Amino acid sequence: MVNTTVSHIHSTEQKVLEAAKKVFIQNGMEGTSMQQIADEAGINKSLLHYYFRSKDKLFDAVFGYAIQHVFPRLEGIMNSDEHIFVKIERLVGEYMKMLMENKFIPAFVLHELNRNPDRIFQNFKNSGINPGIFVAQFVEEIKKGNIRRTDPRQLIINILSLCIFPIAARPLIQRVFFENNDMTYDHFLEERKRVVADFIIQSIKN
Amino acid sequence: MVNTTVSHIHSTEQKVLEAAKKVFIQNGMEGTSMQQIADEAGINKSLLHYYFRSKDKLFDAVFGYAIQHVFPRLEGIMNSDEHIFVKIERLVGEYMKMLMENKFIPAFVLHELNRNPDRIFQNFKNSGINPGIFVAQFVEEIKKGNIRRTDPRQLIINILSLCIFPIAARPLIQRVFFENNDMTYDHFLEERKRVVADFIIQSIKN
DNA sequence: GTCTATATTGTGATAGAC
DNA sequence: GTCTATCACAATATAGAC
Repeated sequence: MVNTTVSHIHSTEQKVLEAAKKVFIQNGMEGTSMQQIADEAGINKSLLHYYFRSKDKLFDAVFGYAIQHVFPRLEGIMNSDEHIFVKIERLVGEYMKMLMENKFIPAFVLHELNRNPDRIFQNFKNSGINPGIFVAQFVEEIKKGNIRRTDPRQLIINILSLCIFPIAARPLIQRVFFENNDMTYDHFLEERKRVVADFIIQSIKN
Repeated sequence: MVNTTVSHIHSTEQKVLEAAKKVFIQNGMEGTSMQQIADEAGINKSLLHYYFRSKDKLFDAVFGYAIQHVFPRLEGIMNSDEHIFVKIERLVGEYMKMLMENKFIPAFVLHELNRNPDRIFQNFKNSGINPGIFVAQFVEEIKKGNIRRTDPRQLIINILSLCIFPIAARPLIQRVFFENNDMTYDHFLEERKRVVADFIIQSIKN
């Protein structure tokens, strides 16, 4: 859909978008002013309106980007011919990696989701993310007797929960349990990739 | 600490606080105006400042209340003399019940946590919530050989993740998987109490 | 305690010069 | 394309009448 092949070209429009991503995702729609974005981009306020008519439209552009990171397209891993348990391990690892690299996105999406559900649902549908692929593949494995009969929705929610929450609540967890040390918590999350994968696999094993 | 015994008396101050809770928790600090709160309380804007000097102070009062619902005090259940597995089942059930009754609080707290971590951490410390009690009890059970050797931090994060995320992401999950039907999703969450408890117990069983 | 009126600053957005 | 200047309005907060 969107042309990402030229995203490295730092045209003014790109500078605006990058600045908007940074500020919106950290502070939310209402917590962000056009002035902040302009400052971050090192340009004038009016230029924001020149490229993206309104704050709303600029926000939508940012949100479309963010939602891809919270509900990523998993086709690549899911459609490989590896064993289901290997897939889950890779899936959890890749997903947590992505979230760790975009640590403000989970709480941002959850917040905007609660403030404006319909807008966000629309955005989700437009993103091309399709849980049906995962569900179908999962049901197939159940039929083959490879895994225990389980509600795929519970499974999906479990995976998302275990991966997303530790990032969304990071600022508090890190302070409570890890003396607010970034490296220590990063290391803990690295270990956690295996913990979560094992946890999930154990729960669907026959 | 806080006198909650008179919270049913609908003095103007209480009306203000109730209105502020409702509006702040749904829309966040920056997404809320003093006018909205005044309208919700059915009074004048100036009265908000009369009772709570500033928007900041009013927000702190609301946040102190909210954080108790996301990181509740579990002493009651933890200090009973029931079996550890029964405790976990009760704990998960009670916790999810509380979250379901306060469905906007999780995303609210996570958002504010990321916007202003230090302020929120301070608020957390003042709340009297103490994860040490749970950890100590858990370590004791490991020593007694009742459960598998596990990092208690991973366990706590697992429990919080599995309980909080389905509420925080409810507006999207409900639309994607449950045709946006409140009753259907409530029913799913009721079932989920057992799913989560079993999931947790299975993961620490020897 | 509760109101009206107002001060002050910040907001999104547009017009128009260059 | 990029800037300055400005509009119309909303924000938090305070002063003062009752």
